[in-house]
Amino acid sequence: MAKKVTFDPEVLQIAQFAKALSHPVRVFILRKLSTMHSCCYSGELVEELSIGRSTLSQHLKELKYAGLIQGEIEPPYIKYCLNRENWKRLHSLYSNIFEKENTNH
Amino acid sequence: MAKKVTFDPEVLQIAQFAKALSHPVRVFILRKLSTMHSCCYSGELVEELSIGRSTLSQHLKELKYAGLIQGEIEPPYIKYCLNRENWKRLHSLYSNIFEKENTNH
DNA sequence: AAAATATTTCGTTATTTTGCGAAATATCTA
DNA sequence: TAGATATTTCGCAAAATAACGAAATATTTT
Repeated sequence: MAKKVTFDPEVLQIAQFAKALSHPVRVFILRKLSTMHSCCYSGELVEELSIGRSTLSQHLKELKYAGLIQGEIEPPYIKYCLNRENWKRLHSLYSNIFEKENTNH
Repeated sequence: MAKKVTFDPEVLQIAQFAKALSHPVRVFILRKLSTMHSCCYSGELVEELSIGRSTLSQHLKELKYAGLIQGEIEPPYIKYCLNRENWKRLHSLYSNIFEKENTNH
């Protein structure tokens, strides 16, 4: 059988973050959290997006899984905030991609 | 029926580019093209990645569709190069996300 | 304890993505 | 023209993603 490629962990991490950003709902949420609002509630998002609650919950779960947000229980709500540490990591990974660019042409 | 959200075109564009970057093979290709090698051939990539030719072809097609690469016929090869214009656009979209960041906390 | 509120999990369905081999296409070489 | 080379398209199967409503969970209020 053919040798399996093992990708550079950085490549895998970039792909994972990109997957988290590959749906408009999730981009919307991250943009909202990274700008004026550093945190928000699921209920707010449901209204803004007019999307099913369970659907939104699924998107939040994926963002949590990717490490880009985290939820704090604040009864009766769950407050979702950006995970600043991983957000920086994402920023730095993308910066590297673009800064390494070859401009000889 | 519920009102459909129409996303900001910027949000849609970010999600589309992110989708192109959401698979390790495609990240690998784009990193390769954006750094030392500005162009490469399908055959080279097949060897480096040990992936089926048709599978690679599919990944190249997606990168082309997202506008991130373009192929020039250079018989008997097809030379794939980064689409610098859209690459810059991607860079600028991502820069915006991070620069708008709120640091009050 | 029962009702109300906020959110998640479950079960299901439809669509998209990933991956491969076989066949097709296109070009160069003998 | 026949053979060799490089790549894509087609057809298919398996897995992942997206979306929803119903039911479950957890907490607060009455």
